[in-house]
Amino acid sequence: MHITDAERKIMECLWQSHPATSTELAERLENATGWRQGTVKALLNRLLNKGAIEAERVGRGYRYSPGVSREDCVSEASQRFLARWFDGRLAPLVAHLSDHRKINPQELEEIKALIKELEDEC
Amino acid sequence: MHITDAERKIMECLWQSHPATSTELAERLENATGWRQGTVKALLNRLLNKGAIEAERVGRGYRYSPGVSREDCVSEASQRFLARWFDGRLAPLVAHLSDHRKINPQELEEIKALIKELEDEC
DNA sequence: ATTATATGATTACAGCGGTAAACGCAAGAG
DNA sequence: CTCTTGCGTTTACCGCTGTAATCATATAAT
Repeated sequence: MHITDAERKIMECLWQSHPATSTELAERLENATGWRQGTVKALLNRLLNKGAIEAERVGRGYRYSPGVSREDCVSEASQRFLARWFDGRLAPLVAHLSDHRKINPQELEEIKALIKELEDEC
Repeated sequence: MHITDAERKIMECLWQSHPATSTELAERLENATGWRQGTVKALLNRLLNKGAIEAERVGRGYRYSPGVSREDCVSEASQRFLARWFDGRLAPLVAHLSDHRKINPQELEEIKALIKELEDEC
């Protein structure tokens, strides 16, 4: 399942807090996107059709909830990205970013800590 | 500058070896993509228009070369990807992949080595 | 010089993505 | 009961992407 960029903004909202009505979502997104209600609703329908969200009828309207986890989406996107540019591997990305000074010392520390954890638990 | 997926395949060819004629490129891509010559040529023109490649007239045809480096494209794509999903930071990606067992031991070693290098040279 | 061939340029077209207007219906206001 | 208003559904439209056919032209072969 491929989530587009506009759809992703809706999903982020839902992952953050759900269920939510289309009106609530439109309000929450208004600021960041400037989208009209109709836009939000159209995107919700596309997400429904591809099974990325679920809708539960409540009175006059619906409550929407994510149908896929953010974790899963992130995994898919990461695999796609790494496959495209780095032969599917993480190390070359780290190498690239470090070559281009795109990693600051704090991040470096974080990653080092992560790796230590990984080693310990293995 | 945004390189689309089909365009990227052309670029990969050119980055790998250039300059190259459209015919050479079509031959090299034939296997991987099944594209006709016309398809390759159309993509080359789009890339020319957006300044991603350069063309040098030679006799009847052109020799094409990259106008942007792979490094730069990779940087852009990486920043975009990390911004979308990980607040622009690398550490959370590493954390995610490790949580989901998407890093094999060999990669872990590679990354560890990279980090050690980085530390040493600082 | 005429014909065939290779190369490039133009045009096409369907599908997807972003954005939204238009239309219809239900629920509350008077 | 009628009118307005909010929500949902349908339809629209443009630009981009992937893919290619078609047209034009220059070079090569006869």
